[in-house]
Amino acid sequence: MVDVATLAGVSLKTVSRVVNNTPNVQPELVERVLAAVAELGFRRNHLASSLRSGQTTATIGLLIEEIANPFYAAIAGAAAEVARRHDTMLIIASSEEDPAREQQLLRDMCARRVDGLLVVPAGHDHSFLRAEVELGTPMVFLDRPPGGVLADTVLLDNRGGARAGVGRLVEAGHRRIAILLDSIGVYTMRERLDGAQDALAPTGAPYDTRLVREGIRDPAAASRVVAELLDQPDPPTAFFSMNNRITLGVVEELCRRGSDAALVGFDDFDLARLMPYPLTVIAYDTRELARTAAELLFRRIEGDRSWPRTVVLPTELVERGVPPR
Amino acid sequence: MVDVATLAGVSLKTVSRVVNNTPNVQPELVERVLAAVAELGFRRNHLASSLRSGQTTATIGLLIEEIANPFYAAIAGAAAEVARRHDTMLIIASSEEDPAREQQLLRDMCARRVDGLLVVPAGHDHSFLRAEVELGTPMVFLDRPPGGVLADTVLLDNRGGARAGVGRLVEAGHRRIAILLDSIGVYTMRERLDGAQDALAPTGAPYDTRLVREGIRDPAAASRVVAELLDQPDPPTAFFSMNNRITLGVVEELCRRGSDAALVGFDDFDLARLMPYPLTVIAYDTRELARTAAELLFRRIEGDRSWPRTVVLPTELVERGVPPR
DNA sequence: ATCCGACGTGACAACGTTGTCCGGGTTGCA
DNA sequence: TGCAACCCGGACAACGTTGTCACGTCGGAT
Repeated sequence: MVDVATLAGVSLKTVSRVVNNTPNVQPELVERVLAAVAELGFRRNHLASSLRSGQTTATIGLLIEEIANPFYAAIAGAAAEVARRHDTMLIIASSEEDPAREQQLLRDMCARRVDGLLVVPAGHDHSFLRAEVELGTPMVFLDRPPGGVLADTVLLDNRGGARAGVGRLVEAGHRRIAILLDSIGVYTMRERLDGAQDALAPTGAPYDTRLVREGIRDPAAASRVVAELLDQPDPPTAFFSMNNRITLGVVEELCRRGSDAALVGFDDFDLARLMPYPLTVIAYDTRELARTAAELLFRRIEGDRSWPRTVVLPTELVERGVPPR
Repeated sequence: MVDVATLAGVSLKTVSRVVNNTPNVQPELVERVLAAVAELGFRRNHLASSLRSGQTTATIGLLIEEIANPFYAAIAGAAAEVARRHDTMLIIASSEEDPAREQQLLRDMCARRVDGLLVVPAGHDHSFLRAEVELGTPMVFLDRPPGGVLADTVLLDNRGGARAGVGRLVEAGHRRIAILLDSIGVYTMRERLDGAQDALAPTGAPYDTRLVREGIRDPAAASRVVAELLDQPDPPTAFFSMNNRITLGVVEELCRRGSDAALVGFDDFDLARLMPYPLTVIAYDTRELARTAAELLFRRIEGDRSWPRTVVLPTELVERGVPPR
């Protein structure tokens, strides 16, 4: 910048003014400065700028589980879009479900003085962020609530969705409904399980724990569990799958056996329409989830100091799957 | 930091040393400083640190088309993994295929003094980056080559893959092969088209431009084009789809009609195995693409000044699709 | 006993930018 | 012609950190 000033024959400050489009600079000087900038290939140092002027780095952080997962990719996409509208860059980091890593990444982002944080929590204790929150770093949690810190939160109606989905099975007369889930350790799974029980309770059917299977991590595992359940005496007549990975495995096994069990799965997915088996999915607008959170975040960044709020977004039942040829 | 120093009764510099784990500080002082840090909730300002020490910001930039697209999400995931191994944060920005936006984003990232840039080019002229490259910002282009600037590039063997895929159709005796593509303006599409022609040339079959359809942006459009082609007199007996969005639409329409046309598609996709129609896909390792590029980038960041190289990764033909029940 | 080197600590300046303030010049009006 | 108001440009300090250097102390070797 000194070089630019020298070359243009003006002071440092004038260059700064030109670079920042400050009004009240002689047009002729502006031109000279711009010429010098072009000639020297000058590029403003955003770090120094943020450091000096304090406050804004025009950067927000997004912490998710894993960027390659379509759910989080959709979140990242929507967040990026909102960030872009606010001329803000997005730092994305993946916690890989590791609370220690989550903490380290969030601390690092704070050290970089991001203007705000969008967090899909992995751990259950976020009290280490309390100092940051009090220090004024805006923060919005999405998909799962934070632990030990009061902040804006945007959630899906997991319980209501599960209740509606299983409710439909119950209405259709099913009583032996198998429930397949990943890990009970995750907030969303617990909510969905509660929703399923809400729907089953009024039927008076005993809550059969043998029909609830946990720890299903991938489609292959889901297929195995389905096979096992169907080979039991008195097999289930319907399946409730708690996420789309599990749904895939269930579809595969039901197809293979030519079964006619009913299937309801949480999470819609791109190719659900093309599945060779009829199923009902509990769908929601992932982008809307992230958009809501990001817009809330920017409202905070722009100075909104009102009491933290929690927003719950609705889910919807959708028929998927094409009949086989 | 001054406050920490005061509270600990040491100099500013000693605090800096402790914070940076510099050896040769009395254990007792270290303890006093750490206590003060904890009490005051001190967090080092990464901006100031990078500014002062110059060189490294521990941040790299990734420019892609659109983060929500699974292809780019896979790239982002692999890049994030490599970045993480190097304790580096990742700024991700989407160009939305807009060259102007691409330029603005890349400039902005440079202004933030990222340590390096990973770019899936949208535009065709990147000469505006030449100054940056000469100034020493490492840069690796992936999936498509840059224009007007010499830099490391990691590509897929688009041409070879298309040649092999269409070759298989030719071997199976097909002569009327429809070719469906998105935009001829994109490098990868041109390469794939060249590959298809490579395979068709030896058959002596006339290259029938009526069988080549461009401008297919989504599955629905692909379905329409397939319908149109099949309704012609002397319809194609095989289809070559140049990306997975198009493949989806083709599958859907072929299923609907109970057609038995052969299908080869570029790009594998998650649920290809479950497609209710037999197809061959031209697959490649997207994560390997990004991993290679990112590792190349870090080698540059760590000081490798050798001549820019271009790496081409292989593709593979894979049978997909389940037979219908 | 003396010197040398290693080690631990601190004072100071600098990274590149912008906020503050002041001064010089111009304009308009009495 | 004088004065006030205004506008533009520049000098200077500061943002929070770290590199450089110099100083003091201590242990060991000569």
